[in-house]
Amino acid sequence: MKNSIRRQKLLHAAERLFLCRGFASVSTTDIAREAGCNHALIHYYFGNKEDLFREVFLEKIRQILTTLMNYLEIERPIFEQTDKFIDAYFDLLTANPNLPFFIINELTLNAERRRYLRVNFVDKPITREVYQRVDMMIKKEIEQGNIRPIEPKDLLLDIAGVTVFSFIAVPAYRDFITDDADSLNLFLADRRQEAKLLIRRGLLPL
Amino acid sequence: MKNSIRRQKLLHAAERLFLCRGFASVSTTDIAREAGCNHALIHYYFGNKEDLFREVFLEKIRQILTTLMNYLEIERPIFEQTDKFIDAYFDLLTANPNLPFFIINELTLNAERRRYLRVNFVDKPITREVYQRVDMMIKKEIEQGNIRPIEPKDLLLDIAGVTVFSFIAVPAYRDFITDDADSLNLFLADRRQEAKLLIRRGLLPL
DNA sequence: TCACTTTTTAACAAATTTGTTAAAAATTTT
DNA sequence: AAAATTTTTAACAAATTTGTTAAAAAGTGA
Repeated sequence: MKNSIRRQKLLHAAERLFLCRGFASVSTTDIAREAGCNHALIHYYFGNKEDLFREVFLEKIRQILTTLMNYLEIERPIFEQTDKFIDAYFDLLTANPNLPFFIINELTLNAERRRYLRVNFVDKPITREVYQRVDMMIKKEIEQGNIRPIEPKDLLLDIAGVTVFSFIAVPAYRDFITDDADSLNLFLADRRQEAKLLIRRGLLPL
Repeated sequence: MKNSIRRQKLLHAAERLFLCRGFASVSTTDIAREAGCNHALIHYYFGNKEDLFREVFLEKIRQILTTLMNYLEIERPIFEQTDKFIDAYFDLLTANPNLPFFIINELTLNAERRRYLRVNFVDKPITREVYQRVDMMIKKEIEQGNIRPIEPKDLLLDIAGVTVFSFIAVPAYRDFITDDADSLNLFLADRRQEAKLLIRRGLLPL
């Protein structure tokens, strides 16, 4: 039952729709239609809409963290690392442009509920792993005076901020340009370069 | 009628609720209850839920842009400017922590509808004004070799990214710490410093 | 005060949403 | 093939949501 093909179809449909429109704007009937079945099946397989959403959400987060973590190889020089990490972010977001919306939505809307249920949206072991890798990566670079002192959380948030925000800004950017894909791709390619440059220079010691 | 006290109450109630929960999760009945009246009044004053939302949204955006623009005085030295601008962002977001959620939500969900209706969410004159001020601000600094070449849009997005993302990360950060206000304030104060530093150094010429 | 206008509500309608249930259909086991 | 089990659906129910409308209530000017 856990591996049922219909169950998988429902998960995919749900992921697609939740990512586009968010939890509240997608009905179980929508999802069932997309998966080609009756909406009662959602309750059969997942109990209710919320539990289905939770499953989709946690899996997506896990996916992201795993993908990003694979880009962190401790041995390489720091600026090669930050560049690669920014590339990883940009590629991930190019493939899933609505990810920021999806995550921020859940983070904001269900913050209290999650806290009450003691369900953390993040997979702590993976997050800790990411954190520790970054910590090891920058520690020696700081000691050697290659970069200024900085905490892992700040480096991670700085990189996430400049990259994610480039994608968040896309709809606003569209208001200003004639709407063609080329110009958008150019914009994102520019932003990618700028992000790398900003982080590289922003880390330099004085 | 445009200045009716009830109309104002409805606008405030709508703003409060939409900011907390987003368009889809707030019903007209919720808003009316919050404003202490019958939900038919919403249709009387605003036509429908969407038009009410649009009014709330546009006003909020206008507010933000105006606030931020007041921080841009062309004559002051560039790094004083960036610091002040980051402060402005942090203060704004401290007062309205759900603003990123609110705006990203609308940007993402209604992108197509807005485009179709040719309703831009941004007030173009104000945005252009901001853009031009920044342009003037950095142009001479670049010529004088005080900062590296950078486009206004990149500077604006870099600053917005590192600041806004600090607030977006708050709910996730909460999952890791014992939940007390002091530690959160400390986190945000740290992020404010880090943002200023990153932008300062990230702009330096090599 | 009285006619007139504006504001507000109660009652209703249509559509949608989540969830249940009993039974049909399909699949597996014996 | 018959029995047992699993998967799927149709039909239904309760709650909610947006919006309409007719009339009540409040306010205004003559």
